[in-house]
Amino acid sequence: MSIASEASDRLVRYRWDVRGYDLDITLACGQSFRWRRKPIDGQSAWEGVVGKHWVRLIGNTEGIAAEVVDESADASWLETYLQLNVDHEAIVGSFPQDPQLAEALEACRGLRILRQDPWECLASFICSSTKRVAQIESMVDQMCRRYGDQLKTPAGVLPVYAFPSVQRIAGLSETDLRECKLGFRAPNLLAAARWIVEGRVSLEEIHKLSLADARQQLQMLPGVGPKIADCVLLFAYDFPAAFPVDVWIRRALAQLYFPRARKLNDERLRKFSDTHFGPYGGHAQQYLFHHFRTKRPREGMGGAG
DNA sequence: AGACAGGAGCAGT
DNA sequence: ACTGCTCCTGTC
Repeated sequence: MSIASEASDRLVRYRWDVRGYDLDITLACGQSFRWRRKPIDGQSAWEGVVGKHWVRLIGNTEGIAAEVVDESADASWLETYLQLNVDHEAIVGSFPQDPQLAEALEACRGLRILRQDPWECLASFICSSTKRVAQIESMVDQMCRRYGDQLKTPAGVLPVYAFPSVQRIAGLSETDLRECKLGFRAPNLLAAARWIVEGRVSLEEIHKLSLADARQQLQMLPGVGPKIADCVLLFAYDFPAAFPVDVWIRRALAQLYFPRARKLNDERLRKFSDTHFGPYGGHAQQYLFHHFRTKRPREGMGGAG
């Protein structure tokens, strides 16, 4: 449930009584690239863009408050994005009794999986290859500034821009994208956008497919392999079993679950997720990923191979 | 200042 | 099926 109240310049406020939702972890863990931390008197506040909307989010122990510029007073798009209606306890309750996962759940309490726009998510993760989160944010920001529609912001807030549509990106040149510092990712993103515009891959059809078929469809796109496909399926579609295997989760699983294994291929790790973590393996992945990546650097790195 | 970050794709085996 | 290299750019 949300409570909306309208202020002067169409600044609409919402509030949700949701407990145990940590915006700091959720918005900064590398699943989304459009949020900036803007602390307001000690509270955790974030400004970002969701679809065609500038959004400010403020989180505290009472719940989440949102400010948007909108005349419709309908916030279902934001509730979907934040996944406020998912039964998070049921997801956590579906996990196996497992000390390694329990430690990650404890350390990353309040981490949630968002539901993003498929095109923006796909394009962002095509850009993610061999990049840190801050650099991906920079590339995405430059594309939005140059090629995205300007959005309404409240008085005193600098202009923000929507993520450019797939048609807009498809109409650019490789040089345009290289100017956004995409590097070797530029031709991949351009080709992927053109394939989608031509209908060779349909982002609208993905949700109707099985996980295996959805993976196969996305991996047809240039620059999309197993890891990026699973990121998109987990963060933008309803495939909570999608399990992105990147270098961090590879290290985490190797150390925590296969300390004696000589070789581990990614396919084996995805199968392990299915049998061990179950239908919400992707959620378990985010906890393990974030915990392993943010804990004391010495531990878990290097050492025994 | 040169290694590093770290996914996809491909050639070579 | 696996190994090793290349693709750009920013950071440390």
